[in-house]
Amino acid sequence: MLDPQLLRSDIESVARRLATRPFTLDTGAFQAIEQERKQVQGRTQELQAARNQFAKRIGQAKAKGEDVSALMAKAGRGNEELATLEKRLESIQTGLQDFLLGVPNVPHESVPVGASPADNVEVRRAGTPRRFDAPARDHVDIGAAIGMLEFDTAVKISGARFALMKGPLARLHRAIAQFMLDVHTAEHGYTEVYVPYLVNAASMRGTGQLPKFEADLFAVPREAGEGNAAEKLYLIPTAEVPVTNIVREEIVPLERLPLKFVCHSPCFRSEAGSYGKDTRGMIRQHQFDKVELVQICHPQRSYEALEQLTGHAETILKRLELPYRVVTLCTGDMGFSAAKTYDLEVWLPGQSAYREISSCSNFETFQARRMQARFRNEKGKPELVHTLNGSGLAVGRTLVAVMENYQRSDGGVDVPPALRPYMGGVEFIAPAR
RNA sequence: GGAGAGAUGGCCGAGCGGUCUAAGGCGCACGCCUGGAAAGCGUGUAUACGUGAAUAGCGUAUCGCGGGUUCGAAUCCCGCUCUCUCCGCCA
Repeated sequence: MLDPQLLRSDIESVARRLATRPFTLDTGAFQAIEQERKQVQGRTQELQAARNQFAKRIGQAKAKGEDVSALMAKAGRGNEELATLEKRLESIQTGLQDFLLGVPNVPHESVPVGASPADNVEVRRAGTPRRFDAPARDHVDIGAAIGMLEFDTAVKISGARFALMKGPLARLHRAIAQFMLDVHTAEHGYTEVYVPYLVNAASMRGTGQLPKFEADLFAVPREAGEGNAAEKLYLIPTAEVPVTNIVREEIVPLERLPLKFVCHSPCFRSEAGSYGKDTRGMIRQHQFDKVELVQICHPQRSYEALEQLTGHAETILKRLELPYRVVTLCTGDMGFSAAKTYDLEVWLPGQSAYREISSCSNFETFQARRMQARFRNEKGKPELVHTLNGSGLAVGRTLVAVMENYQRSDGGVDVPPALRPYMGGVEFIAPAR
């Protein structure tokens, strides 16, 4: 959510910057709501002040034993108008809130302006894609060759866009997650957290998934009890949601910043909009694991933190010796809540392309304002924190990258040296006989 | 699933229709005192919104959340959520 003060004071420049996403800010609608709000709020407060005065005077008179019937007759006079205005004010404020919840974040000045992924700007590359004598196979073929990756079984059990892994491949998947957690906790100073995978609507609103992107989520209805409409829960699309919401409605002491959390969790995405894309393999699934990095930090240090966090995610790719590049997302390709995003794209020989494996973003106060997540600043006053997060990394896609980059001519897969300690020393996965 | 208790400021805790502008304590900040400190004493100590040049005043809202009664609600009534205790069930 954007700062309402900013919209009141300088809506045109906000609109101009949002237009680069592209998003059309309805400045007229905002100003109309604001104007009415001011008027109604002013009058409401006037009537409330009058009511309070009367109540006070009646109390004082009664205490002295005076007759209060005349006062009481006068006191109730404005109440009907007040009740109407209070209702009106409430609905105006709800309307204003709804309006603000639907406005995306303003891109940072350093974000390149552009319309599509083609306008993203490459920042750096690391590693060199390996040469193959024969055409490189993709992970689906490799998985079939080793006999450990089954899509048809997953379809039978659940449906499209699920995968089932077996044996050493399942272990490799687990090894990847363990490896990432160990690096981030031991070397990068993150605190490991275990969190709920089902969260309430307030948490989804806090990080920006709701109200706009309900269709992308899996919702779990709950039976209503007597007279209560039980709140439904949502499966998390990323650990970002529960982890960032740790600080919702909290005031963090200055000296505890930055908070750095790492969390391994499954992620569930309905992905309604992306059907037809990446239908082959496990690139785009309804369920996947991810190791997520989250930082809650001081507003003055958030861009520094974004660089560091991105570097932490890169470390994993370097240790796994996977070629990748870093791109700055352009205004048109950034997510709703982000002010700036770096994507890490890993080289996939099966596709001869760099594909997203991590997305690292600074949300500035966008999520913090929705969550009322604050810290006590140098002056002792509560101030909104900046929130950041990034995948460190997507486990399923990392497995895909390992399979494709470490494929052997005999149909098997080498285990990257960094993962061997997590595989009981196993150095390669042999093809099925 | 059943029975009961509770939710008040940064924390503890009183208040159970009107001077609540929320007692008292703890903590914190500043001042006095002191060679320095402790103790003691004094003063201050929430958030949001509106109106202001203002981090000044003034106004409004907020005692878990929502609704109701009333001229007036932390206080009374109804609903909900959460926490705790006991029983049952369960990993």
